[in-house]
Amino acid sequence: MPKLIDHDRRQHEIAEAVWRVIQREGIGAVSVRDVAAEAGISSGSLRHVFASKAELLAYSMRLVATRVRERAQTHASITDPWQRALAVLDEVLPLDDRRRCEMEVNLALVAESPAHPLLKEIALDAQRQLRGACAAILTGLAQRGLIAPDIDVDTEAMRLHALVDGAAMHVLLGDTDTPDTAQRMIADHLRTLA
Amino acid sequence: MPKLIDHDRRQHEIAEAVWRVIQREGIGAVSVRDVAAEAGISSGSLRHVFASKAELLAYSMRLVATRVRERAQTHASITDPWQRALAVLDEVLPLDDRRRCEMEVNLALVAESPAHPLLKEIALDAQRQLRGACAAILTGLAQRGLIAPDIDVDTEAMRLHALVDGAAMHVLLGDTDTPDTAQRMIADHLRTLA
DNA sequence: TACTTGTTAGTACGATCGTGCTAGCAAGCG
DNA sequence: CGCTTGCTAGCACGATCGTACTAACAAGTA
Repeated sequence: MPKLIDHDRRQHEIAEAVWRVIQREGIGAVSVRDVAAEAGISSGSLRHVFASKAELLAYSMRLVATRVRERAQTHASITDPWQRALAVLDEVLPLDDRRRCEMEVNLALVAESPAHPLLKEIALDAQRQLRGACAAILTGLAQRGLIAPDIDVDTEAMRLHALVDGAAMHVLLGDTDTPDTAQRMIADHLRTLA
Repeated sequence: MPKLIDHDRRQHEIAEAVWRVIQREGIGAVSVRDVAAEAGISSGSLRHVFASKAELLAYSMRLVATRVRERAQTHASITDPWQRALAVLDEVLPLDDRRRCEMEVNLALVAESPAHPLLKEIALDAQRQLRGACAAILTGLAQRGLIAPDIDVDTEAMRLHALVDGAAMHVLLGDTDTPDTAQRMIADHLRTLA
């Protein structure tokens, strides 16, 4: 048997190297060589883990969604419905370096997705999941009477979803919007539904 | 004198070729050669119009903002404040092929902007302008009493802005959100401010 | 200790990249 | 007409791209 290697861990390390290269040089400048160098391995080794660049990018994109989903699930134990809702939504806002990196990578790969059908499918999946999460949050709050119980959940989920993604993008780019103001805006929005 | 050429027109034609290449192949695959071929000229000729790829991308991005701004200004003559507000906001939603193309190109170049300081500056400019337009719309509606006059314009402009950009992105990617539903959502949102 | 086997590093290849450069073409002036 | 001048086309260059391939290596088995 050869050297024992945790394959999953290796995939994660390489994907995170992709993230850093995207952040530093932009999606257009991502090359297999750069990623391998960033991960500290040779491009030949990288190729044994990801057979093609398309696979590499797809996995990197999926890992973003996975990480966000995992963190969101850890908040399921929060008992206060308001706190739980806000905690979940905060996971898709660029409130710290880690989340900012995830959002930048996601945006870059979304922008590249028109060309790659695989990326498009992954982006669509993530979009549907976040939409579902928004709807679930609103349903939960409405059932507990914390927001108006007669709202149209689908309509309001669409609005909340657009608000969250728009705010995230503006924080990424902007000099006017900050993590704090975005976070507050989402909370205020939910309160206006009460 | 050589052949008489409308320099501005040539720049526009090339920039629109950039748009088409971005739409078709993604920002990562944009090359000077492809753009020249798409525009029907040689890469040497392109180089006399745009000295570098960075200039080419920057001009293409600025042209998106210019086109949107020009169309928005044509709506200044609409007398009904509601109709005027919605008409302006509709210009940044991907409601038809032309606007969809502009939004896709803008998103792609925004995603590439971390790498290129010039693109970042242009993206920031566009963001500030749209924010200003949102604030102006809200101020106008509030002064006429069409929405609650005691709203915090800055806060609501931030929310409207995030909503518009988020909805635009979801229509671009999504299979759930359509141009119609996005348009209706924006209109409904303004009405909830009344 | 030999063998097997999955992993690694490094190289090679054809294609394509951004960009510089040069010869030639087309149009107005003297 | 011939000259000037600005635009055009196309090639050349070095660099870098994605990918394929091969030899060396490391670790567990018999």
